[in-house]
Amino acid sequence: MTHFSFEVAYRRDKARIGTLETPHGCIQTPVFMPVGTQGTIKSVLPSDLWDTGTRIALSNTYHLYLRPGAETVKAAGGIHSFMNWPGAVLTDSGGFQILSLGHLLSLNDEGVTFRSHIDGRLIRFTPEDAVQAQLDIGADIIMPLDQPSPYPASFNEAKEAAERTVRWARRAKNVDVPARQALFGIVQGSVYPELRQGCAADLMDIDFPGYALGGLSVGEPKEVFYEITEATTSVLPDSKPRYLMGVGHPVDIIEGVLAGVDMFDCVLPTRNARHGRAFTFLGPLNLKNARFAQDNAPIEEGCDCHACQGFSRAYIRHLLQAEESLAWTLLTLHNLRFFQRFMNSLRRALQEGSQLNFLEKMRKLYP
RNA sequence: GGAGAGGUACCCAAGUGGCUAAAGGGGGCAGACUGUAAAUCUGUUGGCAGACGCCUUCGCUGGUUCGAAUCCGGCCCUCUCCA
Repeated sequence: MTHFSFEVAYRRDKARIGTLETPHGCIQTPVFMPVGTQGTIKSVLPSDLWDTGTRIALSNTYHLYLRPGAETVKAAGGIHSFMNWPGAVLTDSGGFQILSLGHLLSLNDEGVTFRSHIDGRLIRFTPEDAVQAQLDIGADIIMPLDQPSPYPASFNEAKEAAERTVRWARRAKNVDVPARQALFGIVQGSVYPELRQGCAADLMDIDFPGYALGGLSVGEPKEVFYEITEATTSVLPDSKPRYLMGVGHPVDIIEGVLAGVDMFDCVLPTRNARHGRAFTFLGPLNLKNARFAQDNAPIEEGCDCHACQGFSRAYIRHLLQAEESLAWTLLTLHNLRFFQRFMNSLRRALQEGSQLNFLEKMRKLYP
């Protein structure tokens, strides 16, 4: 398979179940993609990542471009062989990082100028550069440079950012991208439905194989977040995958899926793992808590992840206290497996028509 | 036996008359984390109380003083050096 395609197999109201075909495997949607910013899902082996059920992971153009350099990844045969990961990869463009890292010097239609957070050197980055870097890196799905709006943003600020995002997307689209890579469009527009829908319409005119919703879950009220998500998916083409960037929280994922979103990514399972928090179907657990000191049960009874096969809460708590890296590894594997089991449950709930019950259950467990 | 230095909260360690329930670390306890500059950040850490507060603490003990972790006497203990 050398091309990209998306097919919806099942619908329940606005929600869809489908398959995403990439040169590196077929992916069931709705899908959760763990984040491996620097070309690694922190603390786990790719083979163990595979065993969690993960089939597509994120990496970041911004970070790889700065270090080791896109040409280095290219010379290694691309990101898949470089990181020894047989599954699919999506690279984020770095628009979000350049804005959030606080070293931005200037941003105009031409592109962005910023200082590297690694060595402070001056970097000029255009929408064409972002695509070119991703051609070198070789991810299956690549993202154009975009300009997310922080929250809160005025209507005019959001409008300007959304319009620039469209102009940049058009330039990105003009770069020749091989058939084995799919360049998505990113919808911006902050919390203004008309901006979101206008931005989506403009991107649809350019025509992308998939559309992302960016700049959400950045501090706006949840209801606003959900409304904007739905307002945006409602105008996006039914036949193309929708990707809600940076989300997220289990409840937000369900809300997204119910609004018609197919793809999600988030650092929550991996970062929280490194901070001692485990996701379970009985609610979150902070394994650092003293109450687990002599608890010899697995993290979650009935979980089939590597960590739950013989490792106890007491042992993991000990590893956390001792700052042993095996703690981050075990909790990361557990959390990533939880997110995959969670997505499986969500797909099953959709097919059974019990998605609202599932939403209520997760709301109670993860308020 | 002689000479010096020192004993502060769970640990290390500031403080040398009132602004000190006592800086700062560490450790402990708890919380946050949504396209990862995140193995990070925040709060808390004598007792009781929801709070105003109250009570007890700086080796022990007795003094000086309106007031002492801080000054003085005695005692106990630790470390270093010399015999």
